[in-house]
Parts: sequence; structure tokens; C-alpha cells
Amino acid sequence: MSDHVNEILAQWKVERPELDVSPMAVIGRLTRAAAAVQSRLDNTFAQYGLDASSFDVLATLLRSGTPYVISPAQLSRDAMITTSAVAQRLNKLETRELVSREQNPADGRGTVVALTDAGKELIERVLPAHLETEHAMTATLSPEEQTLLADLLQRLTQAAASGNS
Amino acid sequence: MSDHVNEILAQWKVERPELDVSPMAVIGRLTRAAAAVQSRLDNTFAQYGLDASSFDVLATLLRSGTPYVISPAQLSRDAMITTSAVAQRLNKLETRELVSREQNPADGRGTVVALTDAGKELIERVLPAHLETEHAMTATLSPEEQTLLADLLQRLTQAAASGNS
DNA sequence: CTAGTATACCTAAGCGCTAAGGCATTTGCT
DNA sequence: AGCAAATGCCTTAGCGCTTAGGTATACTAG
Repeated sequence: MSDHVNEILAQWKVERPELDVSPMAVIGRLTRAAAAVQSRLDNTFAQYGLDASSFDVLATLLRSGTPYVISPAQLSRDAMITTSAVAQRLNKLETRELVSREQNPADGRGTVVALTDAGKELIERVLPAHLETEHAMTATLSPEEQTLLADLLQRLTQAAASGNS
Repeated sequence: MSDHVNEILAQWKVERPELDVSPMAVIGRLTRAAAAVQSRLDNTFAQYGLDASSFDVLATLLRSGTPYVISPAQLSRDAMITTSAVAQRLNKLETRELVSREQNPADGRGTVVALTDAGKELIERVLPAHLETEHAMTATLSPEEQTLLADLLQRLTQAAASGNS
């Protein structure tokens, strides 16, 4: 238990003993865990010439099922990013011909994003490797611990979101 | 339990029933929890004219104790960012006169970063508000649950870090 | 039908990060 | 002592995000 977060807590204990810094134990480790996990995932993506953002878009299209078509607005909601970030992600993917943009026949304002054959082929190749990486990291925890962790994280997310500006 | 992550898992179950996507339950929620918590913290920082990066530097200096002086290299290690990111953070803080840079008397190559009176005054004002925000979020979990969560996160971090490029 | 508003998507600019590379000083080898 | 390598810190360029703002189409109320 002598990780970086503990050193920080120990320093505060000396410098500001009157403060209750116990929430930092949880939140500090949350931040570090997320960074460590993301960094590990990035390695896998890079092996296939992708980054997390591009993977995210391609995987969202794949799991939407046939005909693998989604609107930019839906992608924006799924990925929790702005529509301009989506537009930029799509520019990049379209250049590589992994997705294509077409007129939305149902709405003249709209575009639909479709997975190309090359895009589908790529994401189907990356996905198993990605799951393998995720599995390698979570395997340290028993199935019960994983469920517990997921539940605690969800409750923390709820608490963070309520009362947020 | 019907959050966004569950919808994603359900979609995969339909589209790729042969894949074991259970690790996504943990890692998806980890990512989302970290984002939600960070966003909430940012609100507090913004109320004091700060962002998370600047808070991080000022808090690191404060908890180092008198005379509130650290080298950029040490800040880089503490914050887990590159030294160039530190240099840019310091440029910003120095302009606002919240920190000052001075020659390191012990090493001609080096600089030392010192908390100015204004910087100390500010971080001492922000810190209680920050802890209050953290407390508001973690209070949903019992002390035992917090310890458990911290432990699980630490183990996950370990697993993610080992085997990382 | 028409005006005003809402929606969908885009580009451009700004921000903080990393990666790359530069300069000065120190360390370590001989 | 002298020189190569390492170290400490910096600036610049590139990247993906957000914010701001622009254009086109769809809705809605009178």
C-alpha cells in the first residue's frame, strides 16, 4: 500500500493535520487507475494504427448492427463529446476510408456515417485484441470483485453527476 | 443499473454474442467515473479562477511544506506529466505571480519553483472547498466501501501498469 | 404561407498535452 | 584535466478536445 497516493496523504497529514483528506484516497486512485488503464489500451490500438477516439467510433458503428450506420449526433451522445469533436474524428476516419458520410435521406440537414468494408474489417480485427487487453487487466480481480468495483464506480459516478453544473 | 454502460453491453450481447465483453463493465465505468468526478472538481477550481492543472501545482507546493519550494523535475514526477508540460504550467502561474522561478543554488542547470504569498493565500482558500467537493462525492460510500474501492482501484492500476510498454 | 426558432453539422481558434529538439551545466570516465 | 554522456529546463510543432460562430434545413405559430 505504499503507492504514490499514500505519499501524498502522508504529506498532507504532516502539513495540514486538521484537514480530512480521506476522500483523496479514493479520488486520487480513481484518476490514476483511469490513466493507467487508458495508457495500456492505447498500446493495443496503436498496434493496429488506431487511437482510442477512432476505435470508439468504429466500435460504436459495429455494435449498432447492420447496416452499420449512425448519425453524428448519436455518436456525439455515445462518446460524450461535442459534435465538433465528432466531425473532426470523422474527417480523419473518412480520409482513411474507414467510414463514409452520406446524405441522411430522412433529414436534409443530416448526415449519416457508415462503416466501410475496410472499416468493418479493421474493427473486427482490433476488437478481440482490445478485449484481450481488457481481460488481462481485469483478470487480477475475481468476478465478484469486478461486479463490486463496477457497482461502486457507478454509485460514485451518480454522486459526481448529481449536483454538477 | 440501467446506465449507459449497460446499454453498450446489451448491444454487444446482441451483435457479438460469442465475445466475452464483461471486462467492459469495469473499464467502461472506470472511465466514466473518472470523467464525471473530474468534471465536478473542475467546477470548484473554476470558482477560484483555477483549473485542475494549476491547482495540482499549487497543492503540490503547499503540501511540500516550508519553504514551499520544489524543482520542475519533481513536479513532473508528482503530476505524472512531461517536463515540458510543467514548464508551460509554470509559465502560466508565473504570469499570475502565484509561483516564482529562481536559480537553483545547488545546481547551475536547475530552477526552483517557489509558492508566492499570493499563491499560498489562494491555494489555502481553494483547498477546503476542493475537499468539500470531494467529500460530497465520496460520502455516498461508507468508509468501508471507500477503503474497498481504493484497494480495488490500486490493484487494477498495478495490473494495468505491469505489462505496459 | 411566412417569420422566427430550433436542429444538424461544420470550420476556425484557443488550450494543454506530448514529442522533438535545443542549450547550458554537471557527472563520470580515462 | 578533458571530453563524452547525462541531466535539467525550455521552446516549438502537432494533436484532439472545447468554445464560438457559420450555414443549411426543419419545425412551429400566427
